[in-house]
Amino acid sequence: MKLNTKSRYAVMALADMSKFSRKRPISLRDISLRQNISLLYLEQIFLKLKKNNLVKSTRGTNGGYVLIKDPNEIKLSEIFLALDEKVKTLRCNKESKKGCNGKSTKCITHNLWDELETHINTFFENKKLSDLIKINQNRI
Amino acid sequence: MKLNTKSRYAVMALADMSKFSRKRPISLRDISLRQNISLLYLEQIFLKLKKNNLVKSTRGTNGGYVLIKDPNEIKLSEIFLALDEKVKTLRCNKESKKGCNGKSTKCITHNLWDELETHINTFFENKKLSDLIKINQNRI
DNA sequence: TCAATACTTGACTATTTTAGTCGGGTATAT
DNA sequence: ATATACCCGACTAAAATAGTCAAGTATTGA
Repeated sequence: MKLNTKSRYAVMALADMSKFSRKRPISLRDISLRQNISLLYLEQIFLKLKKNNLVKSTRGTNGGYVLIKDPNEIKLSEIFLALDEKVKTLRCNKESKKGCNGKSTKCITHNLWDELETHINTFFENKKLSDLIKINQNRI
Repeated sequence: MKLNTKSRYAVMALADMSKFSRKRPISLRDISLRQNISLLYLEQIFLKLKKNNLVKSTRGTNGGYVLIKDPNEIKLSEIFLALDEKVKTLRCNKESKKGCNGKSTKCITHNLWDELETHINTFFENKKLSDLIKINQNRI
């Protein structure tokens, strides 16, 4: 199981914004330099964050992005949702009536993987952006 | 985050063995048919399970595999370990002295991902093969 | 006004990972 | 003998990942 870079960077970038926010917009260039993430890649990520109302943008000189909500209002699950990052442990389609093994009944491991999915999603539900600033005052 | 099929099938196959064990070896062919998993793929998986002392084999007619330990002694974490399936949430090498962002300090999200890794691994540590048989008496 | 800054968008691509298959074994029971 | 079933390394098509590239548009400040 691996976390993809897109969601990892998204959280990183938003954490950076929480930490360095001084009311005015933060440019992706600054985040890129501080967090060592490709600027072009950040652009792609922020378009999604914008579409999902996590940030808003201003163009032009001194432009950039600002968080729409307070860091203690932003759950990690929201960020992951914005990037289409889903926890997938089941072979079958969760919604589907058919079983994971193509049979009519659900497979022997179905409940287990379902439980694992919930376990992980609960973690993301309970973590807020503000949580990782508090314990990281000394980090960039 | 996605669970790969190899580990998913491994757990499925071992659960199948737990359920259908009647003292004598179980052939991969039977597991393949019951669980709807490619036989050739199962062979690959069982080589690893064997190397890691989770199962032992007997060749020839009426041959197959048997579990070495009792299902309530087998943790999911052992199965995953056998297949080299690791939970990877960090960008950086966990062992490395260097930070995730190439800098000397650890990145702002380091603790978070580390915590997530632990969270998931704890799940695998606490689940045993026997756990998924109990709740699935009615499933194949 | 005009150049520089910074966001916007879709398309493209190299690399890696995944999810297997294939071919040719060896050991054992009947 | 022969069929069964494990053994093992090499191979591969397809998908996912981790980005880059090109060509914009909007805004500000000199």
